[in-house]
Amino acid sequence: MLDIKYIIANQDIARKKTADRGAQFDFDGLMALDAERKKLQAKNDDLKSERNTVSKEIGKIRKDGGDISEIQEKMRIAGDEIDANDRILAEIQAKMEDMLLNLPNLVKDEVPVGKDETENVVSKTWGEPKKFSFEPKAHWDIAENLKILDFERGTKVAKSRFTAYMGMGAKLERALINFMLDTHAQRGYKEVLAPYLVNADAMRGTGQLPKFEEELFKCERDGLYLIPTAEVSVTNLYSGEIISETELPIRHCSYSACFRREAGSHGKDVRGLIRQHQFNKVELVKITAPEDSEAELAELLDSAENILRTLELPYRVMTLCSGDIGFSSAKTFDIEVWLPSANTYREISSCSTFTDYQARRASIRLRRKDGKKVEFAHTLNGSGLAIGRTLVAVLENYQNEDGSVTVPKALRPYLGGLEVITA
RNA sequence: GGAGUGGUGGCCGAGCUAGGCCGAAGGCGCUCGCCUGCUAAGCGAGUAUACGGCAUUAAACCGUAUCGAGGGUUCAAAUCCCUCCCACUCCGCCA
Repeated sequence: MLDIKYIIANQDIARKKTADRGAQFDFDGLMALDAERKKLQAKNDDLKSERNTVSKEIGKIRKDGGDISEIQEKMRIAGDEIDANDRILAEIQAKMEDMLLNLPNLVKDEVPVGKDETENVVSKTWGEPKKFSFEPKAHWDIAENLKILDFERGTKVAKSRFTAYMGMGAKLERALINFMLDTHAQRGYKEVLAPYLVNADAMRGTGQLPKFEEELFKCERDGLYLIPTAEVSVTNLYSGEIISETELPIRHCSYSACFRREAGSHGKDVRGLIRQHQFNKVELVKITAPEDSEAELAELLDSAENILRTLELPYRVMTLCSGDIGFSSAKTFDIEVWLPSANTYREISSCSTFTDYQARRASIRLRRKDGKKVEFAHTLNGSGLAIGRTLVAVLENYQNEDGSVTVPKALRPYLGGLEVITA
């Protein structure tokens, strides 16, 4: 959520940056509502003040045995007016709230302007795509030959886009999770394991609601949602809190299963592990003082890249343009890993700073050392990494001609020293 | 799921069946100052947030709101009534 005061003071910027995203918003309407709100509140506060004063007098007069009927009646009428005004105020505020919740974050100045993903910018490339002496197979073929992923049975017990990991598939997935958590922990990220089901407040806090309800699995009778990313539960652990400046930055790494309805992606990536309704992910989440968020984003990105470098998987980093960046984000880097079978890079991580956008929604604040000033913190998060897609990348990049898959050196300690996965 | 108890400021905890003098006693913690040959103790002061008035910012000041949330009664509610949410205890069930 953006600060209404900021919007009013910086209308031109807000309008331009919202347009850069390709988003529509009725700024005039919002500001008119705010002006109306201010006027009415000032008026009503005066009425309330009057009532409070008179009410105290009534108490005194009555104690002295004086007559209060006339003044009482006057206050009753004033009370009706106050109630009526309060109702109008509540309506205006609800309308403003609704508008603000649907207004995306402002992208940072350095974010390239562009209309969609075709205008994202490659900002870094690491490693060389491996040359194969044979035709590299797609991960679903590799996995089925090795009997480590069972797509049909996964579908049988749930529906399409659900997969069962079998034997070494399950072990490899678990090895990746542990490897990533351990690696991040060494860099100062504190591990957390948080709820997979969260309430609507949490979803609103990080920006999934109200706008992206169709993307979420919902447990209707309990009013709970399955998290699409650990970002939701971990960030909201601090909602409503005022954190001491000395405790920042907070850095967390968190494993979770993630659940996404993938509404509107019919027919896209229907085969294999790339786009699942349920997938595993290790997420990095940070809460920082505003002045530190930029440096922390760079560090976050490097932590995510570090996983791929350690696994020796070729990747590139994309700076998302204004038209492709996420709703709550102010700046996002996507990391894309090389997939030989597709002969292209595929997204495996998304690292963002949300500036104070989520913090304002979730009310995450910090108190400065001087003890007086309270302000909104900055939140950041990034995948470090998506486990399923990492498994895909490992299978494809480390595949051998005989159908076996070499285990990346960094993962061997997590698989009892195993060097090759064979059928 | 059944029965019961309870939700007050960073924490603990008064006040809630006599509704006004309660944004709320007291204690702890914390901050600043004083004092003390160290540590501890002692003394003094301060210690919520949001919105509005505020003129261009900030401070100060004033007003309003907030005692789990929402609604109601009343001139006036932490205090009375209703609904909901949450926590804890016991029973049942269960990894």
